[in-house]
Amino acid sequence: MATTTKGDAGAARKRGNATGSARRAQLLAIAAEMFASRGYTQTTVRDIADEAGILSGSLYHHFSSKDEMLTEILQEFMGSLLREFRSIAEGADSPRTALDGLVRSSFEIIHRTPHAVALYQNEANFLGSTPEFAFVTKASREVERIWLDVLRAGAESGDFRPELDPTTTYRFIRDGVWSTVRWYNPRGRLQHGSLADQYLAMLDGGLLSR
Amino acid sequence: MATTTKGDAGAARKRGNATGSARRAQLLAIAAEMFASRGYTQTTVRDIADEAGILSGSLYHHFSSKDEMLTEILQEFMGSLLREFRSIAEGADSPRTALDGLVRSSFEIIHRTPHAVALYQNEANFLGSTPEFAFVTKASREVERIWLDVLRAGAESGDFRPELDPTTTYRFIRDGVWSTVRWYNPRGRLQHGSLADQYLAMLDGGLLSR
DNA sequence: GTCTATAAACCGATAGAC
DNA sequence: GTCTATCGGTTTATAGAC
Repeated sequence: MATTTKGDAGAARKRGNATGSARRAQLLAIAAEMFASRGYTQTTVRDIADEAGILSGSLYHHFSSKDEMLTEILQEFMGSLLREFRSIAEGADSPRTALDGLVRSSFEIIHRTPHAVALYQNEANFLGSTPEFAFVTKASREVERIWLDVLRAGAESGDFRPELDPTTTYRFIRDGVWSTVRWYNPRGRLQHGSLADQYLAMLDGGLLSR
Repeated sequence: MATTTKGDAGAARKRGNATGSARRAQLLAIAAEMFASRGYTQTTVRDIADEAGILSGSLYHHFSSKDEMLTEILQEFMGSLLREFRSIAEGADSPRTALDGLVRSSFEIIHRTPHAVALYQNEANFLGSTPEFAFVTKASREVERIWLDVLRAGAESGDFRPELDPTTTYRFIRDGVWSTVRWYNPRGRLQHGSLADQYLAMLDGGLLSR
């Protein structure tokens, strides 16, 4: 791995990067993958630079700090998450179809961007205790509001069983769905659509025969 | 390891200290709390020593390494987890009461030992990639076997809906239940018994009105 | 945009006095 | 059982050459 460091620069040029941010995006993708798989603090800037085929000091031409990389990854993720959830909640014609859409969309997002989801899921400790990442907590609260509105409307309309507390229900679904990122395999036998089907079958009808 | 009833007739000790010294157990409790709240790698040996009111070097009189502290915490936790789950699965008179008992026991364990559970939950990345902690993965597989046997027996007996895949069902319940450690408050309004009631109501009957 | 070289701080761990 | 003192290694980040 520590051999020809100059050859890699040519390989990167081959992809025709017109803008300077193409390289930046590529480095962020590498960082996201390593942050997700081995944890943020366990990943060193040297690790990222090695994987990119450059030296650690060169990373600071693109980013001012390691924290900035994490910030950028999470900002993009939280932004697209909010946009997608808002559009689903607004476009649904009933609480039940809204919840169905939110759950399916979640599994799709896990399929599309597993690294960002894993980061968001695994580094909750770190993110919650660092003021720089307050925007994550804020976006999370906004997501919660969207889901809670759907669950409350469904309890009101009679779609959902009214004896179930919306907040607890939300947490149960949220934790169960997002946790799948830890074992879901994007190239495995069970694809995200089928996984969503199974989770919705359990959620809708429960476990017990009747 | 936990309860050697061997006759240490020392009259000075009021509370049951296990095989190790009381000081050792106290230091482990401090370490567990900090490992859980800010993460294993983010917690330095100096942090632990500070909290205990000693200097970092003094910790090495009790433990040979930082890893050893984590190992000991997790070994005790995984051992008691396995014993409890085994006894519940063996003592139940039907798959449905077995699953009920397993879920209720899980919430009780989260209530009793939240730090160890959080550690087990949050450091999965680190634990899975370090050979020293292979015993955790091994115990997890044994836990999975216990739950899967219950779920398969229930699908067979007709207690549970046969169209639900036991493995996916197990993961859904496991992730949903253990994740509550991240927001459950042992001194909050919602106690573990009521929380178990709500989760079981959702699990048993599902979300939809009928 | 990357490399060379290195600063400054921090971390886990050790040796020996008391 | 704790403290003093410190070692060797690692980490993030910087300055300047090319």
